[in-house]
Amino acid sequence: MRITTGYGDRGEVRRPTLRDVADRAKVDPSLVSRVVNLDESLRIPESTRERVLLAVKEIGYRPNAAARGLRMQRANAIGLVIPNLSNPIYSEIAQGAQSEASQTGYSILLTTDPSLEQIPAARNSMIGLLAEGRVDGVLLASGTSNNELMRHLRDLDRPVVMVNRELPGVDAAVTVDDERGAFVATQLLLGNGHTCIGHLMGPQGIDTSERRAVGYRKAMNDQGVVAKSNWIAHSRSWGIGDGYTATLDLLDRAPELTAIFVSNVSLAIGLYRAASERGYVIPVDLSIVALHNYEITDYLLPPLTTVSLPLHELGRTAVRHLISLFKGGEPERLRIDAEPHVTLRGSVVCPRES
Amino acid sequence: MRITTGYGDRGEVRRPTLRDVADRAKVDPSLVSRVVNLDESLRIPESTRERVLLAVKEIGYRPNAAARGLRMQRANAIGLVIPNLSNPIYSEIAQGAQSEASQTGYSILLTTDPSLEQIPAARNSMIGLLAEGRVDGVLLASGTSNNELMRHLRDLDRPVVMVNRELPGVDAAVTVDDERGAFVATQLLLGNGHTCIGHLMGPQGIDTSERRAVGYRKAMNDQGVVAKSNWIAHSRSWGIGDGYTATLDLLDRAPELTAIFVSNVSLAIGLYRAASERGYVIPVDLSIVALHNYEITDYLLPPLTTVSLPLHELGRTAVRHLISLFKGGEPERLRIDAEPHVTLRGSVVCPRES
DNA sequence: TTGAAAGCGCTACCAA
DNA sequence: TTGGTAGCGCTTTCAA
Repeated sequence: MRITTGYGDRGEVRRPTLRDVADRAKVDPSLVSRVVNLDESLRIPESTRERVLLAVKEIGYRPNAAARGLRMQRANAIGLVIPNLSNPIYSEIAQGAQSEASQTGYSILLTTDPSLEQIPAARNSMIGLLAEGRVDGVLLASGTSNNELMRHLRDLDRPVVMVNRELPGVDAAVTVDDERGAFVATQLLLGNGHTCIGHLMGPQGIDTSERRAVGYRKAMNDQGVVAKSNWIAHSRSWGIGDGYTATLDLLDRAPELTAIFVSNVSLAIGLYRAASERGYVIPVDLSIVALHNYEITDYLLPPLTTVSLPLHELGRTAVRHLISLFKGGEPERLRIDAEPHVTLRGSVVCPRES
Repeated sequence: MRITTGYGDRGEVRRPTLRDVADRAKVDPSLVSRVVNLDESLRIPESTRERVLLAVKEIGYRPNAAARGLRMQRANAIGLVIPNLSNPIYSEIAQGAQSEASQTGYSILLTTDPSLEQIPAARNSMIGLLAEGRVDGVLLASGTSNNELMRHLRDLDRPVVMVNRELPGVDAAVTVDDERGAFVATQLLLGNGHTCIGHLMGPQGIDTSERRAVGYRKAMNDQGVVAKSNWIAHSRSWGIGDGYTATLDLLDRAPELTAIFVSNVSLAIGLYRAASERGYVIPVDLSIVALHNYEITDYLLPPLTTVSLPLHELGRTAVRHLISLFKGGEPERLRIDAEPHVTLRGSVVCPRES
């Protein structure tokens, strides 16, 4: 059912308000407000409540976010900043966040973080949404450090939760156990008899990269294998091309490697090409394991063995923590402790006898 | 500079309001409003204007979206619905939309369209944002038809622009010239001497798929080549796995093919594996061209030749059209007519003499 | 030219 | 228990 304003041109419609519901149910607007907001302390005859809810349904009433936000001084919305749309891991995090948020009555507003490429656009993204009060707080899943963004966030003084990323100025963070994932991945290679295992790291100075490197080293040490420094290479960023470049460098510096643990799937895709150009055949000459798992891994030649982490749960927990901050809770650093999941595919074999 | 409420716990801050700016600049709030909104009909001494703008800057004032939205009965925000985060083409569309929107003072709110997987979540995404008035209209770039979503959109009676997709009930749409792209791609194969050229289509019933198929047929006809019906296969959806399955089927039905034009890159990735499993070597036995272009195409073995379309401009134009609808403009079907861009890589060679 | 004031839709307080 | 009402921050009309 629609309520048309008499003077609206082109059949324009006015969205139904609390008043419209109240009129229809023959009650006071404030009563309707309390019914739709499930006010516990409201004791009214069941019949009245039903009448109100019926009117809400018939009329198609949805509370106006602007009015509610103005009154309550909060938007009931959460911003989620991801670096780009091309990385499937953010899809999984975002879905986790979405499902938790919708259970709690919050909307998720997604923005990418283009600030690296174009500073002016950055202001129009999450900073703008925060400054205008469109979101109450922010989940920062952006993988690259970005001082300007951080400074703005600080100035705005709204709750921020880092998602799988720890940063000096922010006390609230949720992470998966990257170190454990890297440990398991490296162990897998060790278990196949490899000892000359390299590590293609993510960018230097990113804590995610570092945590994974720690897991790699720990697994090596546990087996009494010393990881030489030339067995490790940083990529410039997380892209495919960065993996390609870093791998060329790594293979030239460490021709003795028989296996490589790669910090993520995109880097591994670049690695595949670099290895092939250097004459390595995967997995015969070089076994590969990478972190995270998505569809394309099945379609690489050979299919890529992966170790994946609970990203859906990461998104859920991040939302929960942010909401607890809204309610005055203390910022914490939380870790999701689910065991990483290993998917064996064709990219790992035992080293050749030499 | 921050304004702290005396009684706020934990150093809570209140966001500055118009009033705060007015007090500081010693003018009336309404004057401030007119200054920040660039009211043309406002004739005041330059010094006053500067005083106001200075106060705005010093105090860090940003207008409150809720108050403004409530007053103006619009959110100054646009919803963009994309099917998922794993497809880079949406990244390009979204960036185009972002840059146009920020120039016009609109925010872009991005949501994925999970309705295919989980109907209940759909309500909490774009439909919810529209119903609550958080966005004034919607850009629908979702590739799959979704009747429930469309029905809701109709009921809410808010402007909707389809992005590279045409649907019976929606009059406003912006598309790129998929047909032309497909034509150019097919021509490229014909120009290399191929005649037995197959087409791996996208899902049946999706207009984007169909438009590309038209371009394919037209290019074939122009050369007097008759495309046999067994040279064409539909994929189930747009994913890598769908390309794999459809290709197996296609190659079994049409072993005479020496080239294939593929409807998008994901399908082509699946095709690469299927072809290899059937013993085809790309490009020697089979030349491949796909639509769209992104980083991974450079890293496939062999690198994939692509034809790409102006997606950035698509996003920009879609935003422009939606805003014109807000202002009472008539819905149109627009086509972006820029010439497709060909990137030659290793996946195309001349057919072998047989 | 400038300022005062009404009111957008909602919630929550307070009075009855 | 229920209903009236003030006011969130902003824009815009209207009066001075």
